[in-house]
Amino acid sequence: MARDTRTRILDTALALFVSRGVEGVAVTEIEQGAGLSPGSGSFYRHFRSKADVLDAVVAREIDRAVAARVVPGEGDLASEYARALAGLDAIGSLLALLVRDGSRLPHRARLREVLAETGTHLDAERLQARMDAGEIPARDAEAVASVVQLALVGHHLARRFFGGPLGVDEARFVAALASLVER
Amino acid sequence: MARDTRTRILDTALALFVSRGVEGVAVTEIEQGAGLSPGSGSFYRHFRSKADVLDAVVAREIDRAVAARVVPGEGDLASEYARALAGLDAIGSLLALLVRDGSRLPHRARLREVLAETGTHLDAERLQARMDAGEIPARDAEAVASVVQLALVGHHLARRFFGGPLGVDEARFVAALASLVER
DNA sequence: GTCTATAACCAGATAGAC
DNA sequence: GTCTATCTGGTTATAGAC
Repeated sequence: MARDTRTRILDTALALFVSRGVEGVAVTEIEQGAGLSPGSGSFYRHFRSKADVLDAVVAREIDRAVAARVVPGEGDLASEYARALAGLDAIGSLLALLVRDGSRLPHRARLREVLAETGTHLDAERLQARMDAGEIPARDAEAVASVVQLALVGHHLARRFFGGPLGVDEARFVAALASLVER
Repeated sequence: MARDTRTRILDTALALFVSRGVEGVAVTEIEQGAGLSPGSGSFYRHFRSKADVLDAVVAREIDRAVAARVVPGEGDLASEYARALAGLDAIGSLLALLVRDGSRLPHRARLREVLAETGTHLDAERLQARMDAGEIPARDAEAVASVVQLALVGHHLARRFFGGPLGVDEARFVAALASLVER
């Protein structure tokens, strides 16, 4: 238990919020998970309210997402997409929070900004470059990038929700996506 | 107020569950929305509990989703995908319930079945037929169908969450998706 | 900083009159 | 079938001792 109490509260709150939604989690449970006596109210020495800890949790996850941004990197599209899928797993908590508590989440504008940046925009530029170089067929790069991003996010979420791939496994999915873009 | 009370309760509960999540809705509010006196408990003459009404709401939405299944239809891929997107809007409530309350929802197995059927499987067969006929390039039809479905669902959800398209509008998105599959 | 204890409140659910 | 009234239990948040 090397982490200080504040950090343990944040970690516990994140895990509980992700698995059961913000409304479904009691402060008492957060205390218990953080090694404090449940119902003691010790939580309130660190955060003013449940909304306050949610704010801090989301802010921290956004910072992590920014830090973990997948660098475009090299290699073929299939391996790039596989890496992107791994990147989504890395920010899975943030995505889970977002889809679960959507409009009630704090930092919404910043969230949208970060997700849009890490996603579509970066890819659109790289795709455009590949198209200009004649490596892949020329198409509406921004739209293709959006398709790729949403397909990857969709695959990630489907797997997360149903505890497994929804019909097709990761390798086939990534290969098909790359094949679509490349030819 | 021609609908009977039970139906009004179902309608109200659905709307509230979708917008604020099951845990975020009080039975009192459902009563109020259904034209009953809030806090009266009249709700309980129609449903045994909140879980009971959730069960009925989900079952009804599943039936609607099945009834509203988009028939494959004719025309080019772009218009087919545009129709699929409209179909997603039609079952938007069910999708919203699913992403919001995910694993805590009743009828999970049936839900997965219905979504998988309406989605990937149907499309995989049609794609395979088009590939066999040489209309579109031959690829892993199941995986391509999965990509298409998840991209469409992703676009639908992104629009719903952020109140607008996440970067690229519907027409460009659909056109790009069709272009990827066709060539 | 954490504890015990508790206040204040709100939600789910029931009883019984009309 | 809806109402008023109420029970019960859980949740947020605070007070004050240690």
